[in-house]
Amino acid sequence: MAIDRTTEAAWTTLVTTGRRLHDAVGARLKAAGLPPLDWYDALWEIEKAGEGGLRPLELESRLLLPQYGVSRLVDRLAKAGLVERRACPDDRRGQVLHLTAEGREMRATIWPVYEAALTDHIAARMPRQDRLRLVRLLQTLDPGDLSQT
Amino acid sequence: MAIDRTTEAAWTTLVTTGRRLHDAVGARLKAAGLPPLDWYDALWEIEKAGEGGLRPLELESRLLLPQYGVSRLVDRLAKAGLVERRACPDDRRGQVLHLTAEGREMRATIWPVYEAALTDHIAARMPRQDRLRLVRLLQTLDPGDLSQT
DNA sequence: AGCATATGGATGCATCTGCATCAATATTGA
DNA sequence: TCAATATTGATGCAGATGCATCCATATGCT
Repeated sequence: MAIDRTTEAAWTTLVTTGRRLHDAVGARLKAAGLPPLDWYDALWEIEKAGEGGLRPLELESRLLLPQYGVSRLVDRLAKAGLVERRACPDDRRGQVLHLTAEGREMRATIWPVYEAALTDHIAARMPRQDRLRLVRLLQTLDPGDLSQT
Repeated sequence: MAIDRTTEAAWTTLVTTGRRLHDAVGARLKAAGLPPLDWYDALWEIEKAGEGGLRPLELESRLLLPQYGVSRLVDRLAKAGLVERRACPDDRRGQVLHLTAEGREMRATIWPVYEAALTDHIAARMPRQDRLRLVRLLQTLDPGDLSQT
């Protein structure tokens, strides 16, 4: 028995418009000479964490990255002078991430471009009510937090 | 003026559930010892093209890949003996792609696993009516076919 | 016809990702 | 207290991707 057509349609439109939207927004950043979206996401999570900084483990769960992905993303951010790895006082295996002044500056520089792209691609194309409906529908589809059977 | 909360929510839920779902389904294939989703998509497009085969250019527009991405994906598929590149009669620069018998077999082997994953992750979690609503909403968000401003 | 330009597709190089594993420190339990 | 195990984060290696460019053929223009 073949799969339902609406299931297939939901699958393909979800995956492709998700990817296309992501690419389109990413392209805006690149066109503005800015770093990629992951950088923004990481900077933002670290900045939101405030004074206490953020453990890489936390970043791993907030972003959609495997452990080694975080490790290397942080490498690049640190090499670019945007993030600082500090020793973690509670756990000598661990670290705590903090933004540098440049990191905060970069985050603030990226945001308006990012925001404009979201406005153009989402807010301008879909009324508020539909955005809410979409979010509710999507939430019922989200698989558990990590990889599952 | 800050961006609307629903716009942000739509953005993040769309991108993250899209990616999670894609990862979850991909993980099913891997768990079954099967090749990744792109392979399936390419095989399926080529198979659907039928007797006449498919030009790489067509594949490029149907899948969400840049030109060199198609070139290399086809490399791998050909190396695995699933796809054959034939000379294109009309245009000596071009090629026409065809599935080998093994390619058809592989496509057919992957499908039940893929289908089961879609059923579990989509059909089982969301009623038909909502799937339709979701598709309609997503369609209004799809950026133009390729990269745009 | 003959040259400029456009198109289909491949590829060298740098970067990024996935996988497996490692080293260092923490935690558990006898 | 000490060994077994778990956890944090890094890394060597192979494979994948992005970017720019290249080659070969097609098309357009004069």
